[in-house]
Amino acid sequence: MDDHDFEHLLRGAELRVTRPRLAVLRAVRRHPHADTGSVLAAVRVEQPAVSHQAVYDVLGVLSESGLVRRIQPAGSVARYELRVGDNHHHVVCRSCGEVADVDCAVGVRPCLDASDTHGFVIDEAEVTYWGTCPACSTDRTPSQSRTTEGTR
Amino acid sequence: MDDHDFEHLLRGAELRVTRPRLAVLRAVRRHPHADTGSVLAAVRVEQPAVSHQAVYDVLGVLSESGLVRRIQPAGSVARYELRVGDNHHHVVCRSCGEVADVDCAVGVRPCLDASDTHGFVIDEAEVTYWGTCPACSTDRTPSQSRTTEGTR
DNA sequence: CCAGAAATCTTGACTCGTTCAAGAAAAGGC
DNA sequence: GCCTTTTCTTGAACGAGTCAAGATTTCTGG
Repeated sequence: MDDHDFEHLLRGAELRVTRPRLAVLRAVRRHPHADTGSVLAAVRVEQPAVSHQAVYDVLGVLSESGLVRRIQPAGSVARYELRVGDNHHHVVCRSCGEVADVDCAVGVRPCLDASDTHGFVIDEAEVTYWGTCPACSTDRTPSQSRTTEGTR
Repeated sequence: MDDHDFEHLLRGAELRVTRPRLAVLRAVRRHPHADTGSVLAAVRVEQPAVSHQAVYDVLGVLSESGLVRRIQPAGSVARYELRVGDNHHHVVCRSCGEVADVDCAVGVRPCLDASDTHGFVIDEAEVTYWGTCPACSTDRTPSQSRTTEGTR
């Protein structure tokens, strides 16, 4: 995934190719699962003049177009990743909020057969694994980087 | 689940039995998947003097104690339910944000065997089904009650 | 290469869910 | 009933995200 690919991705989605958009794509590539603030910081390393609103807008249109995927574990702010279209899942650390990718062992569309869906038409099954990351498992003083505590 | 049960639940969790707590439990029982604002409104029907902070506190301790379960689908505010301990899952409407319970057909601990967990110690697998609720499937003008749009 | 229309970005104010902090009130053991 | 501790009220504050208006940029077509 180099800048050339990004340009093609944007054009393929009928989006204009702009400096902020390329910078955001590069930032998300370099920092998988980064939140908006981190993306903004990464973007400004190369493009100091980009506004926070632009980053929100860009992440919004890229998500809608399916070029990036937005995830938001409970108690976390929105996070973004480039890995898209394979419906992989995520492990989230209850202690520090760290996120990692996980391929579900059950198959391509895990658990997509819910028993009684109450008439809902389902198009995606999203699995979030909750637990403790290696660092927090060992550490006696886990880094409290999460904004709110986990559900349990 | 009557008030007597609620009192026992609280005492069993070593929590004091107070009017606000009982009112919150009743509110969550009557309005499954309600957000904090709705719980507050329901509480104030019977206890007009209860503060919003009290409701936040109560929902917080009840969640920590496992008496209620807190869920927060991406793009939604926190929601609460009494049904607890059975690790059931949820369908969320992308259009209006409506939530319904779903029992996973795969088994009691669905998808809990992730392939490579990157050293995380996993204690829960949470499945969120995304789709369209019956009302929004039919309706030409879906109610836009969600705060932000869905991921895709 | 240049002009025009449409999309995108900047600026700055603002909303809303949630949290923080300090003091008042209530719960429960003795 | 009294005392200690927990819980609640009050009121301010925070931060992620949104809204809106005007300036810039992109890209199409001449």
